[in-house]
Amino acid sequence: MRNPVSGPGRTGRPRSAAADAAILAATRDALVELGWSKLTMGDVSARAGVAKTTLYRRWAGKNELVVDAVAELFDALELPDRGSLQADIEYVVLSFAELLRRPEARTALMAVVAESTRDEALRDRIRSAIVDRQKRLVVLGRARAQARGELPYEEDPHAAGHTTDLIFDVIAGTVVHRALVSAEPVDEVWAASFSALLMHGLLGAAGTATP
Amino acid sequence: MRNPVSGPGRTGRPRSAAADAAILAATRDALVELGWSKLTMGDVSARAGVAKTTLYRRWAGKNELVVDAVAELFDALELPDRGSLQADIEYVVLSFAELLRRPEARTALMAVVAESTRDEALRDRIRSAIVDRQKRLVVLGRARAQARGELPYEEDPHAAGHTTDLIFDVIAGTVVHRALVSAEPVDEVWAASFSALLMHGLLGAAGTATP
Amino acid sequence: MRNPVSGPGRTGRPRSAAADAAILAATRDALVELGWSKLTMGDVSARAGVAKTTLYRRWAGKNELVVDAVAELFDALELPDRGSLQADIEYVVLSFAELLRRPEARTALMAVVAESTRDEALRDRIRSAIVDRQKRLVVLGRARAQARGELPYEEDPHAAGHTTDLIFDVIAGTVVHRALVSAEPVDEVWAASFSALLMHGLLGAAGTATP
Amino acid sequence: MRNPVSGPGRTGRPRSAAADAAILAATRDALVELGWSKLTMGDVSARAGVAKTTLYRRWAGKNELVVDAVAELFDALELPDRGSLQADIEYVVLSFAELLRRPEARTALMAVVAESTRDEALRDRIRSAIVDRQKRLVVLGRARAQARGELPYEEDPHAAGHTTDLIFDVIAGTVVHRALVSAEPVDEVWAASFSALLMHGLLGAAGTATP
DNA sequence: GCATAAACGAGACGGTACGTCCAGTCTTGTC
DNA sequence: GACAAGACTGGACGTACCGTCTCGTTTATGC
Repeated sequence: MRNPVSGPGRTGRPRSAAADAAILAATRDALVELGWSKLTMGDVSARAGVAKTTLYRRWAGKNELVVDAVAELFDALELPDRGSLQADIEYVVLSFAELLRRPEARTALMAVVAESTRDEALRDRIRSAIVDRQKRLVVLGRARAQARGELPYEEDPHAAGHTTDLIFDVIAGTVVHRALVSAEPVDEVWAASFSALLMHGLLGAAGTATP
Repeated sequence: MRNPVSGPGRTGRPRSAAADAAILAATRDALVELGWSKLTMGDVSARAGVAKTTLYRRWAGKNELVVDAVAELFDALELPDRGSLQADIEYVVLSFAELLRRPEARTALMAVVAESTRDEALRDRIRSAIVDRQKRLVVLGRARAQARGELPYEEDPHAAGHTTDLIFDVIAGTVVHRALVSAEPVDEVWAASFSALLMHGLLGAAGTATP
Repeated sequence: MRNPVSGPGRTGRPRSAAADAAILAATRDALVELGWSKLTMGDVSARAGVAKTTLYRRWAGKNELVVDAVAELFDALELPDRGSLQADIEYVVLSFAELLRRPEARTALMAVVAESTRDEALRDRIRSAIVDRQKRLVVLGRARAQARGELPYEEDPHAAGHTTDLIFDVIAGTVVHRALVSAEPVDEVWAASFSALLMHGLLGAAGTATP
Repeated sequence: MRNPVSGPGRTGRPRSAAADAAILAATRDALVELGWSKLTMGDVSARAGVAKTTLYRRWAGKNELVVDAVAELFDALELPDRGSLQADIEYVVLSFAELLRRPEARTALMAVVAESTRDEALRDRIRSAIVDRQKRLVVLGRARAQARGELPYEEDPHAAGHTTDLIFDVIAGTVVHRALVSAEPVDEVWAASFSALLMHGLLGAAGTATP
């Protein structure tokens, strides 16, 4: 997950596994209470009952720590079969919005993205720890819709990847924008409007040639 | 724009108008060079040839200053008539993406949004200075499409507002997510795919009843 | 007293005389409440109901202002004839100590003396406004004692000046040191001890040849 | 000397002893060059090659730092046996005057005394670090004079203390006043006059009953 | 069982920026 | 031209964190 000093026959005192969990939990607590910009490494170490040195031994800085602390929140997203493509879309939209209602998630997500605009390594970390892992939801939803006959099969795997990416950007981007920028509620009514729009878009676009 | 010390009987030396422009320009320069997190008030004041106190007399802090400095960049967005709804959408998508390629815009936008998750006043400021002002593009595009007969007229002004908001969130959110989170290029090909999706969504959704 | 823009045919609005008194009184008040180091020009101007510009038009800075504000306190010292040299000494010692009990006098005196160690002009100002004016007390006391026959007449006016200076330094220095440095009370008992010492010193030294 | 974080179970990195010396030396240098009022904590820290926080970790402020920096100058005062009481007095007067010729001593001493008029803790610090330590000179000089038979022995230790305090105030106060307030030279001639006065005062007063 | 060696807590360290305060000057409009 | 008001530059303040360092202490393993 981080930088375990690899090597087989390690000697010396091993790193405390409990410390890791305590630190990540403390980081989430601090995010809730203080938000990104007021969160300090010293405060996290104090909450976790751990020396500051221990933090820096495991994470390079605030950004990396927060990405790890928040990433697993996103893994809780699931996609049960609601019987139709539109219902599945509505479900994922509402689930994601609920996640973004958690202060630690909303503040951390935008902050690390902001930092990542100037930090290549951080961008990769975010992508591998958060973004790419949630594309599974789109892949799963499409597969189900195709199995149901709601969407046509895509032969070309390259084009399929592009479509997945597009859908993911549309859903994730729109929900984030609605929730955090426009600061309007993401409720059932809105989710229905949005998923109707997206549904028609997918069906219509599928009929046309997409390069 | 900021906090003009209201009151009719003005007295004392008036605030320098030149200082305002110098400060905002210096802020944008510093954002380009340093990014959000490394930008400091002291550095901005030095670049602007202005005392730090002058900054604090006019803006409450870094967040407010940056919102104002960046807001006017967004005002440069325009929507010339490209002849069709799809062409108009593609144009605005590419224009917006080009704006997000500017370092000061990309880093500042996400950072202030991140801060705004814990700061009501900042959220309002962002909304009034940036978000609401750009909705004009959606309103204009829809009106043109309706004039061309590409989209039906919406009777209910309430529903019309909701649709405008939805379209705005979809376009802005998706482009931002593609550009900053997925970190993939927003080029003509992608813009064509996305606008096709959106076009079909709009047309299809227009045929159905939207509550 | 300060720097009156001399010249006969002055034009324009004349300086307010009331402002002067208000400023000096405000300065003394501020000294009592805040002490030397916390006293600010802005605060004085506000207390006096006067613009800061007006202060700077009349005094060069904090030091000069405070010297003027405090100097007149010292003019209140008097030396009524108590019938004997020792009684006169005791009286002046106690009077001076009482003056030093006033916060504005004690803090201001030492502070301006401290500043004057690096400022020739300030030293002169202190000397002319405070120190030299109080030597009158020593001169008067000696004259009375000589008239009473308690002290011999000094022929050489040069030597007489030196003796006056010495007595002045001994009395003023010792009282200040007792009151402000040793921070012990200057009461009747101590005044009696000190004046006895000084009396014997004067009588004994008068018998010997003083160069 | 300062605030050693007491407690037996010391932990953490110990404070650098070298830093202490460097800071005090830098403080004296800065006093010489800039004087009290222009001396800044930031400047001292820069001269000492030390972070500003290190200063504040050890001293509460400028006043406390300067007292400590100057106190040890006074410890250099000595009182070799010159053979007679008068010679000893002259020696100590001239030594003290020489010390007061050092810019760091003259400016710092008066400034901290001025500040101490509003700060109980600072007054105590000055007393323990400077004043009381130099009373040793008076005690020593009297003991020698008593051994020589120049002064009578004082039975009552209480009265002896009072006499010591009085002599100390007279010597220190008079020399300071001559040097810093009257701003006249303290040379051999003046020292002879003053010590003659004091000698006769001591001898004469000893013959009388002092309450 | 005892040395080795890394991890650990504590906290001092050199830095950097903060946001505030004050000095002293300048620019208005009013008296 | 003096004045009240208040914005201006400039610089120090004392605080808060950063990320590093240096201690003494603890805890695994491997000889």
